[in-house]
Amino acid sequence: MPSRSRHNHQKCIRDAVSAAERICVGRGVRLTPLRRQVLELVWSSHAPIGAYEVLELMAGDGARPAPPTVYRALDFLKTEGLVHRIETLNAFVGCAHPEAPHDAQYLICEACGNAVELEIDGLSRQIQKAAAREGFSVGGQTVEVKGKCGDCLGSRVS
Amino acid sequence: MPSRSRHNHQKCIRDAVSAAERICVGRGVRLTPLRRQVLELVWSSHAPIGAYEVLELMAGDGARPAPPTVYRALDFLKTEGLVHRIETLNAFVGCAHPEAPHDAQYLICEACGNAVELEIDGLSRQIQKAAAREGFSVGGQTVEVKGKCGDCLGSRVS
DNA sequence: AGTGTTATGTTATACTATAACAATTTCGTC
DNA sequence: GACGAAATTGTTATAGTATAACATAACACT
Ligand SMILES: [Zn+2]
Ligand SMILES: [Zn+2]
Ligand SMILES: [Zn+2]
Ligand SMILES: [Zn+2]
Repeated sequence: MPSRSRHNHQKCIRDAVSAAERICVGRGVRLTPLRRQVLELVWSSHAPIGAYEVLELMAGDGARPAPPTVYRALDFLKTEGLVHRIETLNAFVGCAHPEAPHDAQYLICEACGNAVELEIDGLSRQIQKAAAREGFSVGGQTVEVKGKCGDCLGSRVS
Repeated sequence: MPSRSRHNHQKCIRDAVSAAERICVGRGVRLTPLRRQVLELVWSSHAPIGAYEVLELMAGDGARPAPPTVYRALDFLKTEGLVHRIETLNAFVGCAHPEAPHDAQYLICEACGNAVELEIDGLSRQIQKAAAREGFSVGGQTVEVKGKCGDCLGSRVS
């Protein structure tokens, strides 16, 4: 994965929105201008963003929407797997692999705030097996790891 | 692990409080009556309990404390590793292995609300290795699994 | 155009958590 | 036992997160 600090993030946003449009058309659901704007704002950085921060950013346009407006858009995006909610931060972040909805695993940097979505090989399966051993049937998993990212560690291999 | 539905939960609570007292004495920190009461209330079931629910239960005694009172007690208990916070529920639950503070892995039943603390073998290590591969230094992990527990599945092996 | 459905606007409120400062209790020291 | 420092608890106010309930508007389909 490329360093988060030196990629073309405008392209990053455009790609995410393009993918979202394609996905929504394919599913017959509507990525309305409002939902699209919220998605863009969530993607405005790789750091998870709070619902009220999104509100603030929308207020820049003059007319500040009320909380339910942004929460409904976020609910839609989350249901379609276009964003994930970071439970430990009460915040939202764009999904890096939105083609198929999935549980995400996140590395969250406490220094720069960025969150990187992981696919730890076999981890979901392993959790499922351990749960099954307890007679537990798994619905969804939340895996969030806090720490410091490579950029913030100065690119040193710790 | 025994079925959660047919153990002597009064003993369960007493054991947890006894262990907490022992641990706090050993560390030279004070399990005050207030903190002890909050710990008992958190242990009043195996389902995570919200801070304001704890408040309600304390109000039964006549004098209802204000939110900071219970939040401070919960902070103490969490710092000492006597309770864990369940991020996906904004709620707290007693720690099953409080001797040494640790990150917990939880199975949370969406039917009965109970949460069981797991120690999935090697999972922490595996997450740490995957993170290291990304140049990420791990501080803490949150692993919360939602689904249905054995009891609620009718003791069938799904 | 008419109609049911989906999406958005609006107001109010619920739920979760902390800031800031005052009063009290605890504990070691004199 | 009196004193002072430190820790704990009380109190008031407020910040931050999220949803209920109902009104209006846009869309899709005939
Ligand atoms: Zn980017
Ligand atoms: Zn960082
Ligand atoms: Zn029990
Ligand atoms: Zn259950």
